[in-house]
Amino acid sequence: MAPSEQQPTIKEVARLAGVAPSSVSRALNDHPDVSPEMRARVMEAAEELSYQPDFLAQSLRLGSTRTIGFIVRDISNPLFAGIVKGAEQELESHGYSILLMNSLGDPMLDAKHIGVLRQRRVDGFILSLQSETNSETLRVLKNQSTPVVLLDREIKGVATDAVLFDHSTGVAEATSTLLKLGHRKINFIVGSAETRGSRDRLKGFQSAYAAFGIESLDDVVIEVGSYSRDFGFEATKMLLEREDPPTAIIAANSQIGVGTLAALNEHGLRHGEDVSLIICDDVELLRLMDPPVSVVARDAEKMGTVAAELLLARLEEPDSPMRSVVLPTFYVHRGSTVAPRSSDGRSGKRTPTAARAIRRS
Amino acid sequence: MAPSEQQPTIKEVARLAGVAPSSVSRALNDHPDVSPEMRARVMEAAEELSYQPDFLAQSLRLGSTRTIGFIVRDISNPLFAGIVKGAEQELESHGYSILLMNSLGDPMLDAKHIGVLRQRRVDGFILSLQSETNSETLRVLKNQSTPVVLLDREIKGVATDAVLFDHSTGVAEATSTLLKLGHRKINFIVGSAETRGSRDRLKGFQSAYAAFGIESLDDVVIEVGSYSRDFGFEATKMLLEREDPPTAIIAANSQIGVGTLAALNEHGLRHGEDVSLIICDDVELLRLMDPPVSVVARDAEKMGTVAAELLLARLEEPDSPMRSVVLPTFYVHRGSTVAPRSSDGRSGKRTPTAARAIRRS
DNA sequence: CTGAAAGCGCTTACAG
DNA sequence: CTGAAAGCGCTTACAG
Repeated sequence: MAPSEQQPTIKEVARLAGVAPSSVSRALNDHPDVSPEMRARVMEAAEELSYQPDFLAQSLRLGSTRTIGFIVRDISNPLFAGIVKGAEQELESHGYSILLMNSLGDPMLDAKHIGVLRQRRVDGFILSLQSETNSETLRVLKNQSTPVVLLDREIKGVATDAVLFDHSTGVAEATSTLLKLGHRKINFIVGSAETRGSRDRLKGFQSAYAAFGIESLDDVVIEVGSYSRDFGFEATKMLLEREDPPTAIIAANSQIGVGTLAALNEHGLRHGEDVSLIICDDVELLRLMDPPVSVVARDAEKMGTVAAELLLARLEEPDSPMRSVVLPTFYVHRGSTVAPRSSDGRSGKRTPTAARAIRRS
Repeated sequence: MAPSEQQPTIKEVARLAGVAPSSVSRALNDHPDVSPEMRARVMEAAEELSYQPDFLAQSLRLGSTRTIGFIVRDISNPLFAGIVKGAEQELESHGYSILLMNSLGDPMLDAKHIGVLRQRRVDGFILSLQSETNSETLRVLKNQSTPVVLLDREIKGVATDAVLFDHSTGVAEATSTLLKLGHRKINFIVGSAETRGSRDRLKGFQSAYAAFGIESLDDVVIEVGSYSRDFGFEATKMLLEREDPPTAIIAANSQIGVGTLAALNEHGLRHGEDVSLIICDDVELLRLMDPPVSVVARDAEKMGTVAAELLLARLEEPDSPMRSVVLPTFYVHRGSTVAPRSSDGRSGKRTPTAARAIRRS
């Protein structure tokens, strides 16, 4: 069979079956008032032409595209890839498809992309926004009534469903583990504190300190511009060159963590030996490093699945109360978390000679 | 401003401007025969209502959705995430959006998803298919005339544009490096040989052997069911338990490679010490392992960009000759590639006691 | 240069 | 139960 030049339309099916287009539509859409004979004739003709209704025309007529706009910061980040995968599976099983766009670290692109997707008449949005405060994004979000599920973001003034991670608990576990091991010079490298994830992680970090009776956290939290490898790298280098370098580092996500590992490497230091290390987000390779890297784990796909469920429920019942689902995070202890060199809790005062030598070479 | 209940339509703009809808359309679409006054009045009214034409209605009318169907095997695989990212950026800058679907290792889903996307009237496809031979996929592909760009696949009987990786060269470099170092027991763990990627990698592997004057490759190539971590893990375990275990392993992609690392780990063996290791596909963490893992690198985003360019060109000129673009791969030498334990080329005959002990504990 | 009409491919009240 | 008509929101020949 040669490729058909054109997709057959409902008219052609109607002509072949010898009935009206409206009857074809009713028969195919299981309308109750259709005689068995009509149904049979239509089915046969539709089969014969392998007719598929034009989704576009249906969308225009029905006012629903069964399409969800999904904006992520960067699909090449495994976290977002996992979320998208989870959401796609759930949505697909309900006849919805995903239009995917990347905002690539530019908050202005969030607003722009929302506009593009709105023009494409998506039925809903799942948004992993860059910023919670960008005024342009807020304006665009407020000026539209399409359902939105926010991922790990809370935006005041915009009522939406949301899926959030409980970063706090996992980071608190991680931090208190380090404190119990005797670490007193822990640095926490976090992305921009503008976002919920950062704030929540900080909360966990601070609560662990508070539970330990330590209140002041000067110079302990290192806020870098964004959750990127390069910022993690630079921040770590800066920390290692301090008079009083950390005995432990917590990296607030895997990009930063990779940067931290690279910086340790460059300084000739070993994680889990010279410096304890905990990275937020699990990646199998972290488990295979020597020693394996402790992590604060979370389930990305689950976030996607839940987001899709919330959105589907919202499309069913637009006026039901908004919901926020909080997913857990948990600390996974591995070999990179050890007692500091001198277990009295003060800095091990290790000689940086080896590191220097390597860096000079 | 409260969220508008409805998007304004062209009729409302026409009413506000006091002109006909057709004039609004012409003014907004830069039709030449529009008076300056008309243009101004329309622009003002459109601005006032912040009118955006309904993309759906335009699509139906114009017969083009400016939407590309993108099917990947698994978006959570960083390789595909990178490809999608590259393609999305290129397409977006030309006003196209991506409908993304995952086939999740099920070749039947490829065919089904192509159908779904066709019904959604995508203007073109970028396909990272599961199988080159699945009859259902082939049937669906042949029965449609929408432009397709295939990623790293060659399907006989279906004329399409394609972007391919030259896996062969990179693997040949890797293999001959191992051979030159004295390895004679190299195992190559590859996914299903049904796909071009596997065939091309094998070609490189064999050509390196041939250049070395070795022809017979019995028991050297290990074909596993698919490019998955678990298959890599099982295959490696099996190899390590052979009478005559390999002194070097090449893993045909990063999933398999992770499985290989995990299996080495379980056997208490170290890569780059007990067994040389080269993994096809680069991931930054591989560079940070101890020792860093050698890889055969390729540029995923580039594949996406090129695929988008080919597709856009095809949409411009449907009848131009089909093109295949081949992207390079190259071997990156790192610490995991070393001479075998006994450098005469025969197996180091290491005692597996340590490994056994660990596995029993 | 402008407007009224037709039509993209559907679905659904509305008659009968 | 079935068909003719209207309409979703656009664009584009076609008149004028």
